[in-house]
Amino acid sequence: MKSKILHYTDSINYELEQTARLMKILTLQLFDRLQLDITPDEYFALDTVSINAGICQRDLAKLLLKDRANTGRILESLEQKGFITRFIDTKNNRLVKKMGITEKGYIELDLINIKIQGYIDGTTGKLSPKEVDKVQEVLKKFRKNLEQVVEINI
Amino acid sequence: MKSKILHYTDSINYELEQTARLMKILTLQLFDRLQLDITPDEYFALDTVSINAGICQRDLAKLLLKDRANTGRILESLEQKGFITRFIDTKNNRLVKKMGITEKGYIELDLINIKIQGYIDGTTGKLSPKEVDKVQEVLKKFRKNLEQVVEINI
DNA sequence: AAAAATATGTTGCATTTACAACAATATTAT
DNA sequence: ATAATATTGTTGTAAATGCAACATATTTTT
Repeated sequence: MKSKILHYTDSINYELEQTARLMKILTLQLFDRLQLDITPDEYFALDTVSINAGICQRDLAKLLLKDRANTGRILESLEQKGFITRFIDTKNNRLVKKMGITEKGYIELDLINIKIQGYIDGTTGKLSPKEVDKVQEVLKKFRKNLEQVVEINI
Repeated sequence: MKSKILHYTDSINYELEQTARLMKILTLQLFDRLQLDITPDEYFALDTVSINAGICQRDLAKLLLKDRANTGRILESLEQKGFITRFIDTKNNRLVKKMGITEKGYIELDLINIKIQGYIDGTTGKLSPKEVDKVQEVLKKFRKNLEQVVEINI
């Protein structure tokens, strides 16, 4: 009955999940230690908005891979903190909520990027820059492949 | 003020988080479609128990990178379903709850492994086996590195 | 033209998850 | 020896997350 050959710990799923989990823990600890005004998720959203000026909520949700409800709440918080502005506009003749980053948002983003830079370097540790690039490269390829397999309803 | 160079989407964190997120969505959809009796998390725990006979709860939590509370609840569910047995034992003179997989658990594990095999292959899609190995290899190295940087309290 | 389907955002709820506090026991420090 | 600290598991609680339902408006179908 113990004929199993493949184990979860040998799967690419395991490596992905555990590595991402570790990365998340590290990021949380980092944001906590640096006493930043926003959460990691808010930072991710803010950065994504900064390079997608005028994006609407649903499109942002698709980029973040979060559902519309969650995305809306993150944006609500970012708006309250004055890092983004939201305004009604149209997209394909439909009313949508578009957004843009504020001057304060840019300052915050730059501040965070400066603050976390050193830590980010620390995560790669003994790995050579080449290896780090390799991780990102193969991951991206794998991710692009996954995107074609998974049906995402956002 | 728009002097930012590094963006979240260019970071290894982004690739990791998004890829893991996609993988999670896919796995959930898969478990749902196959109408399996256990959740992905329970499957992961069950498999880990199967290759770590007699492990105690806290050590399992460390392997799963989940907190003790969450781990205990997953095990509670697995025990109720008859896939594992739990028993009191000692480790370093301390009372601990150890566990083992049951015959029914092995059968379930084999069943799941067989059922999901085809889908797992699908996730790698157009990537060559070499590339898949490469993903796992570099990820593992990166993960091992992270483990030394992050302080985990479980 | 009317009905059905789609797109977008919000609200409510139920599940998941993490964190802290606790209980019980053992080890270490004073 | 007594107090402080550490280990292990459980319980309670608050936050995060996702899903379904809803409201509104537009497009497509019949």
